[in-house]
Amino acid sequence: MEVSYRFVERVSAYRRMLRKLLSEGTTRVYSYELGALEGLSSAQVRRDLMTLGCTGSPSKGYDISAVIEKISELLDPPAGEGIAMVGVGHLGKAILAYATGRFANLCFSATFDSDPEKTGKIIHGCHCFPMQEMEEVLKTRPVAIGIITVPASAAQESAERLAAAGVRGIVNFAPVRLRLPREVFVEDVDITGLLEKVAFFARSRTQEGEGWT
Amino acid sequence: MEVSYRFVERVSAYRRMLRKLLSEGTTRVYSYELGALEGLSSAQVRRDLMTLGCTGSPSKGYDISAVIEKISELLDPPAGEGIAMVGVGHLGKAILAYATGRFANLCFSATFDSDPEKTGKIIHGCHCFPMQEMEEVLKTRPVAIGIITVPASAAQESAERLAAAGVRGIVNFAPVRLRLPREVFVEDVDITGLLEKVAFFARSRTQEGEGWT
DNA sequence: TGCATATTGTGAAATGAGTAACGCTGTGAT
DNA sequence: ATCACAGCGTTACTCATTTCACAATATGCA
Repeated sequence: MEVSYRFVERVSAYRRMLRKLLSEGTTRVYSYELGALEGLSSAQVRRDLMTLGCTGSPSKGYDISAVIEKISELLDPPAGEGIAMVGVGHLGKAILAYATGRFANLCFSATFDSDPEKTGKIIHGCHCFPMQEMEEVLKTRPVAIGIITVPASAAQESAERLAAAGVRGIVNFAPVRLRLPREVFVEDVDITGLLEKVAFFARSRTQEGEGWT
Repeated sequence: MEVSYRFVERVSAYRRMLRKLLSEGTTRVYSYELGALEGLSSAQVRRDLMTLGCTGSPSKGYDISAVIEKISELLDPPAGEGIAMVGVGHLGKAILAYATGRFANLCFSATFDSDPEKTGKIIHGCHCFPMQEMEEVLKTRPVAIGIITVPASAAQESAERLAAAGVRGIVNFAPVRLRLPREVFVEDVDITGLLEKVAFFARSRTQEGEGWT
């Protein structure tokens, strides 16, 4: 299916919210309810659910479990895939601690660091290898996704080595824009830029009209 | 000026790149050069620079310093603004370490944590206060921006207390969607969702045509 | 049973972001 | 001095995404 980036983003958020609702005992939702929770219009929600192939009923809404099922069919890898984390500083540890075990068919299979204090140890349940063994390790533990949390100066090289080892998607937290072959999907996360944006819009919003989201 | 979110994002990225070029001794760029570096069309770059009020010259391009100056006028707060960080775990420390001192007129003025092991100390140059003193502290150290890196269960409450204390922009790393009055600009960063998206597009791209970005 | 009502499903319109295209301008070569 | 040309500034257009609007439909109640 050819779907847009924003669509995947929303759908992932739907699933998180729907799981929460389900855990609280709710079994059905209306499009306008989910829309209000996500800050979207009901039409947007209906259209997305339609794209997913979900079908609701007037006066009962959508069955939450069924929607979660459809989203999982779309988002979750059909078979197990590995994640490699390059750089196990504070940020890397934070992500490991938070994300470990949260995905279906997607788990951390190796971490890499250049610091001998860290290598050879198990960090948050995942073995940490020295940087120079990356190619070797990735032969026996193939990974689909790489997460880069090394300093800017080491990011491009790390990315190229991951790509050469067969990684097809990279989340980059280092403050540089990675240059990689097009078949590798790269998501650059610029935390500095994030703060600049929020500071800007916080200011521009200060003088605007009040109200609630 | 009424500008779009994407515009601010691009402009922030331009500045980062232009500063790097400047530090390497380059003083002028063509729109197509900057575009290639950022993965954008030259038309997009020219249009953005036009919006910023920059003017270039055919056969010499744009003066990098002048563009940086214009971007800074737009993005940087006109006077000093404070940032508060709520939650000083791995993620909080990572952001503090990386972002401290990188902004013009924007600096960390307080951090908060509920762990008595951390409170009372100076972390990455910034004082850490106990959570319950937030209101009191923010009276003497007014802040414009808040960063939330607490667990999901504490995020909404933290956000409301920040908002009540006058914060006008929040970056939320906790995996919940914050519900706040509209005058507070909220940017939710969902790291789980990020990984799901990258995993999805990595898969969908695997069978596509090759080529370079 | 049949009506009233609230919500779904979806074509059509509106919005908005990005691209193409082209006249204009300044530079360097002849 | 004139010409050729490469890139800027800007307008018009294209295309994707979102919203509008309404017929279709399922439920509850009289």
